[in-house]
Amino acid sequence: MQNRNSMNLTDSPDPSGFIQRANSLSGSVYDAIFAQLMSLKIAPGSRITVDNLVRELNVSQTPIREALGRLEGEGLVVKTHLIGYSAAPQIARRRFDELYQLRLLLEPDSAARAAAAMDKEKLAALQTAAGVMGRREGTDERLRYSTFARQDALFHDKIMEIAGNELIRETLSHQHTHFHIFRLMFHSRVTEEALDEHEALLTAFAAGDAPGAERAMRIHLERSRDRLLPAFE
Amino acid sequence: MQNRNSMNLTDSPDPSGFIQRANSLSGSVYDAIFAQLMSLKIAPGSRITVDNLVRELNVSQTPIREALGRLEGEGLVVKTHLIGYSAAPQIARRRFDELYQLRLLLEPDSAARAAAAMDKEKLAALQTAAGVMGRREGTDERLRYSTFARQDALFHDKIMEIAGNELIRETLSHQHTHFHIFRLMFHSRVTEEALDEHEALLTAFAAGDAPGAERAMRIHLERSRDRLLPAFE
DNA sequence: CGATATAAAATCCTATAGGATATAGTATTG
DNA sequence: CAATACTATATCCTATAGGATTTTATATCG
Repeated sequence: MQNRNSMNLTDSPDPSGFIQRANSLSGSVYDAIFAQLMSLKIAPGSRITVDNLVRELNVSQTPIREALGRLEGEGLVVKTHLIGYSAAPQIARRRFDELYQLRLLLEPDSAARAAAAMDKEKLAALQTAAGVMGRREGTDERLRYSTFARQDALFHDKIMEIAGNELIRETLSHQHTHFHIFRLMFHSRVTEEALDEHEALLTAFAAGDAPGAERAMRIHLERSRDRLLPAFE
Repeated sequence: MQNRNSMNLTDSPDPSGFIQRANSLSGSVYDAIFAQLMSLKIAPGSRITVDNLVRELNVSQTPIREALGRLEGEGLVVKTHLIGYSAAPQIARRRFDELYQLRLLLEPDSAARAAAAMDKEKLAALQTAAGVMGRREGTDERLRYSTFARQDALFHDKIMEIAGNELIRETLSHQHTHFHIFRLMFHSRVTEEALDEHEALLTAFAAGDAPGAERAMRIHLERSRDRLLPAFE
């Protein structure tokens, strides 16, 4: 490997006191491909050729294949023997419906748990996360929605974190990755409705109102689904 | 590659009429490692060395690294830079609790959906799956429980299939992989209780009784959890 | 001009090699 | 004898190479 990039070694120990390990090439390649998938530079369903990545990233085939294997395990790319890798296809209507059914089973219950576990600090963090979404910066519509979608995901993820079940949080976070790509392709106007729905959630959380939080989350998800459904027509 | 194994090419087209592709080496390596994880030949947390697999499977490093990358993406192995791969650790009490919380959110609702969608053919398939579990063959206690656990998983998976949300089915199936390893390590007597609980489910399904199926599933999961909890003491 | 055949180019897939790092074993010191 | 230093071995990681397969471009035929 002729690449002379500086090592990613930092002297700052992580919280446990250990020295942080340098990143592997395959890890960095994974990050690069992941970012390209998230930004639609690699479009859903499109071919991902190893040799192109060799040229583009200036590393050998080996870490690339390893990173693609990992992305395959995560469902973000698809591999066909002798043909190669391609980005996972865009989610179809059926998967969209299934996703919202899953979310409607998991997120209202988690919102109720979050409300029950709420304290001042957590509430402040949620309010900050929600407040950031109201800011409209930049003129590029798509970029603004992209930012909005990312912040929306962070807001929801924070709720899941407060609810306290890491497995559910990870499950939804993983699904969010796929969903994010979908949203980017079919961006729509940032709407005041979502923000209002988030406010209703925050109100329930502030009151420690578990049933209210559950109801508000359910309504939010149902409306979010209905806002996005036109993408399939 | 000096391996002269015959190609896994079959002339029988799949249902769609396409000719089936030969398996890749990396795919076969994936299957082999997966099987070793599932059978505890590779114990949770233990090292997985590429060079050992090279010798054991008689293939080069490349497909092995690719397969391990995929297993990493699925969470079944863990990679540490410069140290290598190891099997994912055994699930801890906390993850166990989280898993049952997830199951209790998803499976009763799915049982109700399955009951609503029930017909004679599906019911017969479920009865077959449940009936197989009552058979006790062999003298090796651990193997018998292993078989029981696998059949139990198939029974639950069938219910999820009938319920009709493939995303939920996949999510639970993926969690089942981790759970299976746990169960194998902490096997307990096959108990009549689980079978009785399955019977209660079948009764509700036969009656197309969605609320009853939901209740029966909830009770079954709670008792299953309580049967397994001693493993953490 | 469309269909078919052939050739060329691109890509896939795997093996091999070698330097870097971690681990295990052995020797030395106090 | 425990701690430290040194050496040897094993393993990790990545680059490179080459054969096999697929895709693309070109030529030929009817």
